Amino acid sequence: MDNDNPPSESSPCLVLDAVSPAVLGASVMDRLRQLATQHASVPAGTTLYRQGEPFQAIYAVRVGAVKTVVNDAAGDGQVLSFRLPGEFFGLTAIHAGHYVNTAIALERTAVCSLSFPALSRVADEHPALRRQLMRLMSGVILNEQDAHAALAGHAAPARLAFILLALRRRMPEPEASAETLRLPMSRADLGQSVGLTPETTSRVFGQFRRHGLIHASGRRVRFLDTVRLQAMAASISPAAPSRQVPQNVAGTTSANDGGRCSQAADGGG
Amino acid sequence: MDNDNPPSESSPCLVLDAVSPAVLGASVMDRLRQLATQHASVPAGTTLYRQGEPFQAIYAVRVGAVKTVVNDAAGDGQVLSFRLPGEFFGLTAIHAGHYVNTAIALERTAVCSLSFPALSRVADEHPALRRQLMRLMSGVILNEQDAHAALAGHAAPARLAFILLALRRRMPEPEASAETLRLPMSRADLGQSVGLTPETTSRVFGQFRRHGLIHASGRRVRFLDTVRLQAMAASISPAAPSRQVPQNVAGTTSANDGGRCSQAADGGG
DNA sequence: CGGAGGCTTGACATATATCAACGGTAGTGG
DNA sequence: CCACTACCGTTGATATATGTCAAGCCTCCG
Repeated sequence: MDNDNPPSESSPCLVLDAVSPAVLGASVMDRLRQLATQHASVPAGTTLYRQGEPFQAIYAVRVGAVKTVVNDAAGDGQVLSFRLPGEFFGLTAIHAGHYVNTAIALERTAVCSLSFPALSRVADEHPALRRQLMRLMSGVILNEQDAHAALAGHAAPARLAFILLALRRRMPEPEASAETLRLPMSRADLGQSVGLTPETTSRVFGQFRRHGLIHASGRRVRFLDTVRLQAMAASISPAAPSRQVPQNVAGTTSANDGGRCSQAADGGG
Repeated sequence: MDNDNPPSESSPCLVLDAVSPAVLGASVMDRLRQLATQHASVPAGTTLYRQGEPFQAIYAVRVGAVKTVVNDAAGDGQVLSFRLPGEFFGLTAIHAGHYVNTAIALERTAVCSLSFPALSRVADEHPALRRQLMRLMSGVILNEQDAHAALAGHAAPARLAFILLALRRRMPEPEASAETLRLPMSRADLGQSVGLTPETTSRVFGQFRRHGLIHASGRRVRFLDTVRLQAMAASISPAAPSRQVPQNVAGTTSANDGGRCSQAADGGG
């Protein structure tokens, strides 16, 4: 593993700092550093692991972004999720014993891997690390659950609002702030992750623009009216309590241009 | 109240047997039995825990069935997932510290609860239990991922086929067999879990009937052409070693790798 | 026997996918 | 540095699937 250009790596695996600031002791951190393998940064499109390969390590994003996809029966890939700096992926392989999806870098990306057997041994000795791992996995389930709710219960605008807000929340600075977000993925990938075609995705972007919710040019997004966006995405229980914003459904949208902009049809019945 | 006929409760918490047949030693099993609280069976509609309540225990279904729902901003509930006998729920609360969805019994149901602090203590002493728990959680993520793929990438018939096959696979006998399945939930709930209205759900059922895929009367389903159903649901790609998975759409994935067996799952806790 | 809710079906509205074309942008190579 | 080429994003016209509204029947339960 050659070293390309370490951005700001105080720790061997930036991720570990995020996961366990002071929760884990110094000794645990040392052990983790030892078993963490830093991989050289790879260009966009690189496959990190492939569906079906034997499981041996879990991964974390250091810089860049990764998408996980499953190979549809047809051969098309269905985008499942995105992993941003500080987030783990490959966890589903724990159960299956092999990777059940394929991880692909969306841009120039550096990841680190943690040998799972080795990690388990360290965890055997450190209760705090165990707890951390369980919390981690629980959090992944939580995210998936939110996505499920967004997908199952809502129309295109709500879905897009959801994924945009989720990405902004999860993306670290400086790629994201309260007002802006730089998307690491194409419109096609973004939309497909929430079950939309590229065309629909683009059209909804246009809607958002016209309604003054965002200003988007290319992969640069500026949030102009977060409150209304959140109202559209509503239903999603944010994993972050601090982020929780009252359901102030400012939904008094101008019901005009064929647009149902505020709360869309709820699957309801 | 507890006049429920014990199906085969050799263990206080049937679930534990399923989770850990021989993997865990007898001593661990004893510890688990001690900390498991068996709850009396409750009628349909009973709320097991509510979104927002403080987290203290994870649950498992002994008999009956449970749905997890999130309260939409509007107040409507969005059905997230179903829990069948032997499956756990409430796991998402580990991360959040409080329950992030509400669990409701779909029919007369008996559950048991495991105090999470107590469980953690036992796990601290038994590596095998720890592994089992991680596998469990990984399996939950896996199930959610499958659901995500089904929801995001496919039309109504595929979604319904997916959920029907998933339920048949996960439902223990005698409620399910290779050919039959007794659904514990209404059409409305079934459909909503995969983002469909009751009307659409009903129509697709009709389609399936007309095409000779199933015979459904009320909540009783008989599978007449599992192969074609699997073909429709395809999206759930069984992990194949090579990337060239796509066989034919006829779902000849057959018995071996056709489905992921994740034993106990929770999507939403 | 009566009422309530669940299921089904029909007619209609509309959101979204599909097909198609075009313009912009960025990366590539001259 | 410029031109070229892909790809990405956008937009339009059209088809289709699914949600919505509405009504009726059946089943289960009281």
